[in-house]
Amino acid sequence: MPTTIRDIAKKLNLSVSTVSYALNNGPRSVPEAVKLKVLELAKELDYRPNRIAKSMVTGRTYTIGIVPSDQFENFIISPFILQCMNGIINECERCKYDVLLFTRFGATEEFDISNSISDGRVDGLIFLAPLVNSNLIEIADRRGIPFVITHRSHERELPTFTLDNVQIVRDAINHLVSLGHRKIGHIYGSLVLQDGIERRKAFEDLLEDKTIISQPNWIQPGNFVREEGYTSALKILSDPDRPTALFCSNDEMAVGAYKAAEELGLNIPEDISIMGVDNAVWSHLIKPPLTTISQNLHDLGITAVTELTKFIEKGERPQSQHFGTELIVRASTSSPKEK
Amino acid sequence: MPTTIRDIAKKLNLSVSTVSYALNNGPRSVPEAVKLKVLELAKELDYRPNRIAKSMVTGRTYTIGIVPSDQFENFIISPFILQCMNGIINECERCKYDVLLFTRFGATEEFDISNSISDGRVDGLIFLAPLVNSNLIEIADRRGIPFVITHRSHERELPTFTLDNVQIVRDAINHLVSLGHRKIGHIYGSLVLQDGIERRKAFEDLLEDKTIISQPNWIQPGNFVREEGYTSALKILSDPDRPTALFCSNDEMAVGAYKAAEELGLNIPEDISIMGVDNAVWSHLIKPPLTTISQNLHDLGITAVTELTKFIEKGERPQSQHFGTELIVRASTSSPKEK
DNA sequence: CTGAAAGCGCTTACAG
DNA sequence: CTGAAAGCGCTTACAG
Repeated sequence: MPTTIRDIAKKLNLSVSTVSYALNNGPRSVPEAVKLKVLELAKELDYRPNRIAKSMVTGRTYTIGIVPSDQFENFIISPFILQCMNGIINECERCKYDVLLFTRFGATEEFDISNSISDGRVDGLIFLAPLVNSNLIEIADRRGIPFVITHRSHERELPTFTLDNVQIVRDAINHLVSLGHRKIGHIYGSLVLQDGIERRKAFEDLLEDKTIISQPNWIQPGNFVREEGYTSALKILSDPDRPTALFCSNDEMAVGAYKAAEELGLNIPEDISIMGVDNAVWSHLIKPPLTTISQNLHDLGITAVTELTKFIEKGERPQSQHFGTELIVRASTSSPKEK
Repeated sequence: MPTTIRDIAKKLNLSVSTVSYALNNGPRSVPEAVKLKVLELAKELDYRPNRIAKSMVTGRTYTIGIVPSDQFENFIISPFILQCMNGIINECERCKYDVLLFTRFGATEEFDISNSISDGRVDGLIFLAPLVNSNLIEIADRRGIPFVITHRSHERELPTFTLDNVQIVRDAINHLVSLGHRKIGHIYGSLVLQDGIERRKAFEDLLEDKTIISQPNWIQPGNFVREEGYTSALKILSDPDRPTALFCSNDEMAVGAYKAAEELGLNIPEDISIMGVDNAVWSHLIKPPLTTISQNLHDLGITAVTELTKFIEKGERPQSQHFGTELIVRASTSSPKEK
């Protein structure tokens, strides 16, 4: 059995309160001599405070909980989650919070999940790109648990940290149009994620402006994953009347499209311009380097933590924030051969 | 205030024990009618069990703690940590454990860190590639906390999950030698990490066999990061008498070497063959696709969790394991122009 | 100034 | 069968 505060008190003929105050260096003052004796014995007995017990009484855990968006399988590998997580972790490090990653999302009933995220183990939650139909947020809200949301907005005034997807699509398409493209295809991301929905909608809205031309067959799903990007690109690009450019909702799918183009004997960008979104760490390494949109997810992660902890510690209402993006032009896009 | 078990007991004129047994569906049996009433009221009052309180009495948390190797900054982004983490998380999901990521490694004193990892919040620890000079392991061991170690062996019989670095280097160099290379350079990884040390030593041991030839200037540090791989490759490759092949201790540094080669106007693999280790998710995408060694870190992560939880739950001693690797030949290596 | 005691929300041995 | 009580290891209001 590990040493407790009582063990120390007993051996030193002190009260547990004195020992507690000595170990915590306050808030009640303890004579220096007594304090020294306590610290010495604590060290000798290898005493370490039980944080669970402390949390039990203080109600604080100094832990931030991360609620993943979906079934958990491979979620952390996703480059976009990753960049966000990196910001979150770095900022938690700075704010002296640990990070609890909730698992058990695949198997359990929603009832269990909702209990898991509100069972006292964390001071606050980050909903990391929650599904649009997830009602965990409402539950957390109703229960009064501090939380913030990334990559999803909300009809009510909840704290959300999002990208401007309309801007992203506009920047991408403007870039392609400025190169002379009019026939543009789109591989869209998962439609249970707001980014997937909004980017597709923004793309379709541009069709109404007649800025660009597309066809039903040129707009295909890709679920944000490489393999499906490949399959869909294959469909789009084998069309005899194919687009001259392909806008993919993320870099993973764009890479899948690279493979499809290669198999069909199409050169990038001469035969087909390809764009992604994310500015993945490898996007400048591939051949040709990928034109993409950088999202600054690292800052988004940092801000999510900053705002959440400010709320936890000072009760200041988190300010929702829209994060800017940046077009990064590389060699995967150029003017089309024929206009 | 959230509803507690006492609230329910009071309203229903029952004892807390009955309510507890009803909610937990055992171990003591409770009449069906009573159980139903309890569950109904629990739902009505939005009761959810306080896990902190439960842990306090049971001593279990169903949480695995991850101890990162170093200062935390950007640690999760490292592709090798990432693959490992992915296995860990997937397996925790399966075993119904949550994952606590300890932060606060940069700033705090070692005393605090060692307390943090042994303060009751986790059932067991995974030391993820600990520094060779870290004594956190000894502390955890002395305190009787269940743990396993990855990417580091130990003089005593502690549970470790490691790669066969001698095999890795031998496979890599054999591959290069079989292509006809004799003059081989090496960019080694961080020497506070066992993988960095062992791979460098294995490389130097091969020099004694006279299988290959190297020179002091051809062996440079890279700290496992891209930028330093670039700098060191620049040094090695600007040598008029330069090697014909470069073995880098990981893919990140190899990519750095790509950049150096490009700047020096050297073609890969015609002028310089380059190899990495890791089989990073992007390693087949770059141009030319990188010849590398795949480590199956996902399985390593899974096994670490499996063995740890087996120990926690059944007291079965974790079995140390050495993980095999696989040479993946791609286009970044070929026969040297001149022998 | 410092000790005895209550209490955080549970589980579970102990009584009846 | 079920309730009253102890206890997990702390913090902190309450007494003296």
